[in-house]
This record gives sequence, C-alpha cells and structure tokens, in this order.
Amino acid sequence: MSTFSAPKGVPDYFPPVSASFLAVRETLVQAARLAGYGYIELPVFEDTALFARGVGESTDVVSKEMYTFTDRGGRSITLRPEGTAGVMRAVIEHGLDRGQLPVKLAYAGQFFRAEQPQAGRYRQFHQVGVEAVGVDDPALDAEVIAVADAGFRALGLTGYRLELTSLGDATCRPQYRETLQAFLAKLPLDEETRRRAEINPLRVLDDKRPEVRALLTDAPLMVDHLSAESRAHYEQVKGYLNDLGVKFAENPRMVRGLDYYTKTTFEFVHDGLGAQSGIGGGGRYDGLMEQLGGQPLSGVGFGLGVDRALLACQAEGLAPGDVARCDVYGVPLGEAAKSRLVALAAPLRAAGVRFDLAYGGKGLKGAMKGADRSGARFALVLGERDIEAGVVQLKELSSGEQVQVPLADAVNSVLGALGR
RNA sequence: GUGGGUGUAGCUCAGCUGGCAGAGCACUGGGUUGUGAUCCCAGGUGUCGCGGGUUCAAGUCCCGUCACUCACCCCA
Repeated sequence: MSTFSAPKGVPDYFPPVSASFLAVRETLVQAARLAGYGYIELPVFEDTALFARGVGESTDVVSKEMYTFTDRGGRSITLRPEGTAGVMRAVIEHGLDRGQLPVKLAYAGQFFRAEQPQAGRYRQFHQVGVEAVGVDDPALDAEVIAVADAGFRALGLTGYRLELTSLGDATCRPQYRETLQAFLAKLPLDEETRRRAEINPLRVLDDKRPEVRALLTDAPLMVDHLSAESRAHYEQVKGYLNDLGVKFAENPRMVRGLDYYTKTTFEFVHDGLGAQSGIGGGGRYDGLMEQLGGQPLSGVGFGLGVDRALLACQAEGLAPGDVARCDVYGVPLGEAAKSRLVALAAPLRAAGVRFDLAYGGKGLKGAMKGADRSGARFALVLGERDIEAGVVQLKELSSGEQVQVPLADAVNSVLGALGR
C-alpha cells in the first residue's frame, strides 16, 4: 500500500515542537491584545479580485504566487497570500470604520503562496498581524512597531534588528520613481534586472549582487526625495520610537513586495535564519481602503511570521511553551486500580490538573516510564494493597520521594502537592 | 522557472578501491513477582527513493526518473 506525504512546502507541527508553535503564536497575539487590539477571524479564501486590486497586479505575490481556483459557482477564489486586504474588506463590509477611530484589529492564521519552498519559506505559513485603521498619526506607526518588538522580546528573542524607512506618499513617490528609473536606465544592467526596473524600480536597490550594488552607490534614495509632509511624518515616527525605547536602524534601500505601502515601512530581520531572514514586516498604507471601495482612510499594520519566529527561537536555543504534556500521571496495577484512576481523571481535570494515565495494561515499569516521558511532576501509583488500605501513592518524579495519601482525598492532595 | 546538495530502520546517521544490511536514540521484555529518569542484558523492524544497465556479485559504479533540501528569485 502506498503512503501519503504532506503537500510540498507545507510544515507539520507535532509534539513537542507544536507546544512551542502555539506558544509563539499566542505570545505574539498577546502583545497585540495588551495594546488594545481586538481579535478578528477571517476566511482563508477571498474573491481573487480583492488581492489583485489590493496588493497590486504587478507584484510577484499576485502575478506568480497565488493559489487561485474556480469554485463550483464559477467564482474565482484565492487562498489568502497576506492578511491586510482581507481585514480591509471586512472593515469596509461591516462598517467597522464608522465608529471612533482608529479601529484596531489583530488576527492569526494561515497564509498561502505557491513559491519554491526553502528554509523558512513555506507554501502554507502562519502569521500574526495587526491593523490600526483610520488615523494617520505617526505615534500609531510607532505603536504598531513597538507591539511587534514587544512580542518578539516576550519570546526571549534577542538576535534580531528592526529596519526602518519611509516610502513617501502619492505626492512624492511617483516623481521619485521616475528619477530612479532615469538613473537606472543609464546603467549596464542585464535584461531581467532591466525588466524589474520597469515594474518596480525600488526593488533593484535591494539587489544582492555586489557588482550591481556597486553600480547603485550613487542611486537616488526615496528618503532624500520625501514630500514635506512625509518627511515630517517619518521624523515623528523615529521620535516616538525613541520615546518607546525601540531601537532601529534606517535602511533606505528596504523594499516591500506589496504595492499598498506608503510612508513608514519596516522589517524585523533575524540573523540566525539563512536566506529567509525576515521574521516580520509592515508599514502604513494610505490608499488601500479607498482602492478597495471604502473611505479614504489610512492604516498601519504588520504581519509577523509565526513559523520563522519559531525557527528564530530554535536558533537561539529557546523552546517557548511547556514541554510537559501533563502534571500528574496515573500508574494503575491491575483492573481495579485502573477503574479507580479513571474515575479520578474527571475531578482532577475539572480542577485544572493535566492528568493522563497508563493505558493498555502496561506493567509497573512501563507505566512508570510513561509517567517519566509525559513530563508529569507527580505519579499516582495505585495497586491492590493501596485500595485495601484506602490510600494512593503520590510520587514526585524529580526527587523520587513518595508519600501515601488517602484515596478519597486524592484530588486535594494532588492540588496541595502542585501548590494550587 | 534556474542551479547545488541529499535519499540506507520510526528519528539522527555510518557503510572505504563493489563481497552476508550497521550504530546511537526511540520502542518492547528481562535484571528488580510494587517504582521511572541512571546502569546491565535481550529483542524486532529495512521493496538501501524508484526503474534500467555493467558485473560472478551493486547500498556502493553508469544512465534515467522521482522526492526532499539549500540557494537564486521573492518574502512571513
């Protein structure tokens, strides 16, 4: 019989790593919650046109990387490649922007891109994101960045840096783009790079090849061509970040792959990860909501990579979450003992104690081994002798110390031993 | 889409100029008829990715193919 494997480029998370995966996701969401972001749960597929119009037809994400299919009603559907467009769709559809602004929302979930997989790059990946919509206040840009930074720090991560720049706005970016294109047109670039210069000239600035970088040392930079408004905005964001104690490095050649970004853009980069080193990124988007048929409101947000943050934790020797899968483990000797321990499971679990026991008629040795492997602090050992005496043996596995407690009062004894 | 690397036990991997398919971990049992993690002993697991070729003989050499992986590209 042939077997199956997961589709290409899709990670499975199972114990014990899955405990860290959950902890990473929860820690990042909690950072947003602490800043007043409300949770929003959205579908993983949307109308294809939402992404085409929101993210931009010319982006690689839309033109080459979307999972798009026709549903049974003949509609073109796409598995979401990013989170912001869907949030904007929901904000507009449900009029969430009609109350007091900003609207602050957080989400967590799967995203899909049909790329060639490699270390840290998956076809299904997980992001935690926030969007703060409706107020163009540089303090909010700084808050969004600070929330991401707080999330990463709460995981214990230290080996990352924050890169920051401004992409300008509708009044200055088009002119800059032409200036840059004129500059690039004079350079001896290969055909593929030349084509890139046509579609997204900013991306050329980010080229990794030293020989190309050398040609670009005198290239005009967006930060030197900002409108007065964007310049002031950028300066204020940096001021607020200093107030918040968030360290950053300016990278005027940073590129984002999504068309909607304006003004503030940022990226968190970890250096223990290989080529796919971005663990999070985001920025402000002035025109997106209007582009999607809503009010002309600006927003700012981020997407943080849960998979990559987990890899970063592993690279730093961190294992967030509880590796133990239970607190107390039952070791029954014989059928009578098993039924007593099975009966204890419900009250123990109801009291919040994670309880498991040895199933399958294991011997004492095997059951004790199960207790050890489960990570439990205590084992409850019960045999015929104990039942006759009305007691159960409560053994602390780390020390090996064992005490007898009354079987009828086992739940309270366990709670006391756990210090609860 | 384009390159490089790797496919051997559940996992991590060794296997030399071709000569009986291996280790550690994990799992099961025993040493200890009621005590795990440590220690000792025993046990089983394989279409050596798949197909073809060379050879007395292929995990090993050759050709093809598939998969995985890293990198370019792109990005979380």
